Amino acid sequence: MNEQQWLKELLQRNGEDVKLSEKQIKILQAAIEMFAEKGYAATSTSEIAKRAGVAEGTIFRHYKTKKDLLLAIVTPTLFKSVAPFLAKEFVKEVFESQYQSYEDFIRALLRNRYQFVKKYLPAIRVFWQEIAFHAEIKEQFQRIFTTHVYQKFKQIVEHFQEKGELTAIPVDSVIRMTITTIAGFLLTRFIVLPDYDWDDEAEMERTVQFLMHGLSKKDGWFA
Amino acid sequence: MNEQQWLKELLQRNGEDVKLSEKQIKILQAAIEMFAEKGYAATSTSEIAKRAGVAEGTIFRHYKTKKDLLLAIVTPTLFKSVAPFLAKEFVKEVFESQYQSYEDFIRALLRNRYQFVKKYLPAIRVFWQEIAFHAEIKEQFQRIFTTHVYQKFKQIVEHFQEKGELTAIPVDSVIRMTITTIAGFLLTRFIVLPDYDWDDEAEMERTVQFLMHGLSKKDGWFA
Amino acid sequence: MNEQQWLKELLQRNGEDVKLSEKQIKILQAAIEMFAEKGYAATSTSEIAKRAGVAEGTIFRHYKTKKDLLLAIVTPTLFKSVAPFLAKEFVKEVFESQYQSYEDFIRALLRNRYQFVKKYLPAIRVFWQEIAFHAEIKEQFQRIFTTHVYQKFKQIVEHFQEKGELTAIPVDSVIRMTITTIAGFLLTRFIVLPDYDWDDEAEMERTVQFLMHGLSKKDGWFA
Amino acid sequence: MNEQQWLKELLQRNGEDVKLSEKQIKILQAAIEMFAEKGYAATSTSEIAKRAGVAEGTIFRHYKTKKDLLLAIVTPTLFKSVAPFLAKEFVKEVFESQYQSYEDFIRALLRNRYQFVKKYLPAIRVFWQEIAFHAEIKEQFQRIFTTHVYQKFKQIVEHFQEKGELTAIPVDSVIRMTITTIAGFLLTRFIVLPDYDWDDEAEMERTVQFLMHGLSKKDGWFA
DNA sequence: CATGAATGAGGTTTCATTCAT
DNA sequence: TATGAATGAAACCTCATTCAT
Repeated sequence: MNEQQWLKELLQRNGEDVKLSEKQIKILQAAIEMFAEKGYAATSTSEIAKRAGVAEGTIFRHYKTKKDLLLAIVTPTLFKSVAPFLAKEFVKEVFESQYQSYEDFIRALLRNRYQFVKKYLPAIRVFWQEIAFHAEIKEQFQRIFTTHVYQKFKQIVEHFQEKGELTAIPVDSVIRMTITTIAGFLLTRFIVLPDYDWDDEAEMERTVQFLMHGLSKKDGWFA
Repeated sequence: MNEQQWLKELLQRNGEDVKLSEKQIKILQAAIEMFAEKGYAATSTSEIAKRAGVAEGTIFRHYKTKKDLLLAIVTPTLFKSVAPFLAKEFVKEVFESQYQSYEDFIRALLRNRYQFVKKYLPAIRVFWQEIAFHAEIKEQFQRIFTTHVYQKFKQIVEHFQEKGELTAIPVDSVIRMTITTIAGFLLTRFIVLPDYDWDDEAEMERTVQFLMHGLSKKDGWFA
Repeated sequence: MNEQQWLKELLQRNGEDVKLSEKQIKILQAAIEMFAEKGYAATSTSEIAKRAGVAEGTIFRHYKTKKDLLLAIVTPTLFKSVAPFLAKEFVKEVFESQYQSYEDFIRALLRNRYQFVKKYLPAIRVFWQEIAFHAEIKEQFQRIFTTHVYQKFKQIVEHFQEKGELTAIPVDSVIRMTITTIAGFLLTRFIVLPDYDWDDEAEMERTVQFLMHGLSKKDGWFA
Repeated sequence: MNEQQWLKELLQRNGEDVKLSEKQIKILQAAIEMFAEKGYAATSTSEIAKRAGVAEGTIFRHYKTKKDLLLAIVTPTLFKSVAPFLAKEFVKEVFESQYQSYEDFIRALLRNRYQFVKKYLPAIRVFWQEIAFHAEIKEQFQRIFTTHVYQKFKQIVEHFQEKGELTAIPVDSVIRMTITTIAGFLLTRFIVLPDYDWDDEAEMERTVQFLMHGLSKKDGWFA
């Protein structure tokens, strides 16, 4: 039972608990595992039913189509993926209190996303593997990203550029490099080389240092 | 005819020209386009045949199975993807003459891979989208990467660390950050936001600067 | 419904009733008819579906492959073909009570197998037509024949040779001639010339006489 | 080259040599082998071409359809199968000179057909395996059998019944038992148990004895 | 609410045959 | 004459979805 806790957490939004029957959870778990491994298109509903231990028809009682089942996995994952940026008070908190520097912010963000990926890895795999193939998912992601993540990220970066901590290269470049660096670490850590002998604390700190050296205002940037 | 030049180049190895009938090229082109767009599993051979303008049976005369068709696209792409590192004289050239600094090397590598991705984008998409789903492709990639790319990359990084240009953080971390940064740029440039108003020259130079500031030996790294 | 009785009987073993849905019976009936007529390889699953009045997919819900469908017909037929010899008490019964002579035994066997072929003719045709093409069927048959039929037949023949009823030629020859003669009659009667104006009682008795004259101990056998 | 002699002999009729190109012989050989092993319907023309070492198109240059190729094998085999009865002088020879008794006739027939089967086994397998599936072949066989074999066989049997050598049971029964017995031996010898440790001379003589004891006029037949 | 038999459209693959070379 | 690339119909089989129980 406890094993399914992560799934319930992934599916909840705004802290409201979602109601899922035993069978529904089994179905989602099976679907996530198989979609992650073989891909959505290469996984049959009968395989999912078998692994979930339910009848084929039961899947379609809960999810009208196979695609709905995918979206039931992918949509919550998308929201949780960018969750830090969805909180209303997020930017304010960054400015006013919590983070004294971009470095602090980055460090917190990296650690937060590290925990997130560690917890929900299979669902995240599904999300990123399928986003290339489904226009609806891509559009939903772009909408969320543009209206929530990008806007807020921009405010933060400009804030620290004005404070003189970050170089004056275009904000978009800073955002791109930041995201690319964080995502690059997590991808390598959890997908490309999960079996490598990682010293997570050290590598995360190295990643923060790399990013900050790369982005700090200092002599030499195009000098 | 000229349109297909890139395909012929992609398929050739060791400079030897590959022999492809008119129809074979049409099939490969159609397959690459559709696999890139919808994914291998979601693309039917009948669709490929239709787009290629051949009978469905013709596909199977040239490629015994649908999987063989995928591999005919993916294997050359894998080799071309890491081509710079496959050349015998590669490391020697880096040391002895061509590149005075890691920065020069990175700049050359980035430009080279930029041209590569620009030229072969659809095939590269197929490669990276499908590597997650096909164990054989993943294994082939790991074999090539470990024995060719990683070994040589390591020599190069150690060389410039000894020369005092790069920080003394673990070689693996340097390699990871380098690849991550380059790949992150190319991915954003060509896949995530291809329609953004890019100033390629400027962004590439910024990326090089970011990387070098991030990796250069200097006060502050863990100080 | 009653028409299908023979099929249910053919499929049952050890007297246990087999559970077959309406559609399954229709599929088996259609398959037997078509395999008998055109052969397994020349019969398509779509034809079977059409004749059975079911969707093609329904066949594959019940039988994973076309070959499985063949085996579902052929295996029970094989067992029923040699059924008399599979009964545990068979030899004992022959010796102790039922049959006073080889002639009685042969007569009973011939009549029994005559009824069997008459009842299950189409399935038997399938069995004998396909045994030449499928190694698994041939091997299964040889295993059953060697361990059950041959062993018991040998005991019986030796018994009546010792009693002086049968000539002293090699047991294997006696068995071969017996089987050959019985099978030859049934084959001619039901397959080669089913439309000939047969007097079954007379011809069976003639066949028994022919066999017994041919095999009885008497002056003249190699004398 | 000498290997193909049997094929040329099989194909010739009335002693006239048939003209066959090298490739045609290879095709026929390959077809006979594969039809014998897997059956006509389960053998593809491309397999035949491969085994024959010719291009697929070459088969269709010599035989308009796959069925024609089958008939090119089966028709000569049919004629050779009943060849002894096709000779014009056959009956006369039996009566006037060669065979003093039915036993002599049977012995000669059995030895003759034994040699025939030994020589042309693969083609004979094809003939008997396919006769069940192809109405044209069955009809051709029935025509030949009725008009040539049966007529002459009847004359012979009646001749020896009149001479008092054979019992007075119906001629058809005598013919059936004779053919059944001979065919039963050959089938067991060459198809069912070819690997058994046969003493051919002894078993053939036993078969003749069995047949003659079974058919001779004597006390006991229905007495 | 759950089941699983049934469907039929569509998937990959094979095949006999044709035809330009 | 011989080839083998090309065809497209049809083969076997899978699949998402429905629905009576």
